[in-house]
Amino acid sequence: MQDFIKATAALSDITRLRMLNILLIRECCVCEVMQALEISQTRASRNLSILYDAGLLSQRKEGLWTVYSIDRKGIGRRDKKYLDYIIKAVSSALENNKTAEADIARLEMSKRVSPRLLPARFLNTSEK
Amino acid sequence: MQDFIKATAALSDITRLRMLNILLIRECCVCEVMQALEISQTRASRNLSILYDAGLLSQRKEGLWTVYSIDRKGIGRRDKKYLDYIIKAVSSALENNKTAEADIARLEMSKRVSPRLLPARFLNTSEK
DNA sequence: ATATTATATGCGTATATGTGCATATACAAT
DNA sequence: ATTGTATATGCACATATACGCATATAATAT
Repeated sequence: MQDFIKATAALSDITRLRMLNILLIRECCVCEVMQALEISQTRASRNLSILYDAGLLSQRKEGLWTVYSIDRKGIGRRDKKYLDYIIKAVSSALENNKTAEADIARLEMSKRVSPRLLPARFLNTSEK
Repeated sequence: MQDFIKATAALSDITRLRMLNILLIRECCVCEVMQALEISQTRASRNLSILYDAGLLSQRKEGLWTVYSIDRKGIGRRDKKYLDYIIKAVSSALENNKTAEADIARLEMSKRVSPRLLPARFLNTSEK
């Protein structure tokens, strides 16, 4: 039950939903998530690891980059069937959402570039 | 998206999950929930209304009682398809859970009696 | 009208959560 | 070894959440 609570708590945040939204398209490193969502490095890193701890993402190191992706294997586990329903719920909830669509549009242009080269606007995007 | 966040936030609490668990068996008034979960009146009332506000429960007045039940109609709405997945996830997550089973056992004996007649133990059950 | 009763709610408090800033860490290149 | 770079994390702070206590509210009965 605590696992389920951890998973639903991870879902109840707009930043993390937006992250799942783009990760459903393709895997991303932290700096690509920053670009797609226009958020700070701290915010990207912290929220990705919350999703990871909740069992929704898998993580791998690739040189300097940490690449996150939807954990399809973990989600398929028979003892965590709820994860599959949860991902379906997320997809369903994000359909036709403006923010989610804009994130995906920016995702297309996101590359593995240095966070330090990103425009200043990424560094302070505390929109509600 | 905010609706979805409200729903998942409502799910990320053990008291409310336990409530959904018993309400999946049958509708309950507030004092029956108190008995089944062994929690205080304030806690029962507050958390039931959080689930209601999140669109998961329906509510009706029956004399002095407020009766809550899973909102099957709302959950079936086409523009809130995620609610259906969410309920499936909850059911799945609660399978074979000891606490959930004990709550259901107590639910069998729960009746619409005055909260004031309930044993003192209901008044302070802040177990973590 | 008054009293009784099931539920709701204002308030205070303790704890949890999300964020930015500054810095640490881990891997790479020279 | 030293430097550079992508990511992680300690800390401080603001806001949100969960709870109990006391009391308010709304429906009922006398």
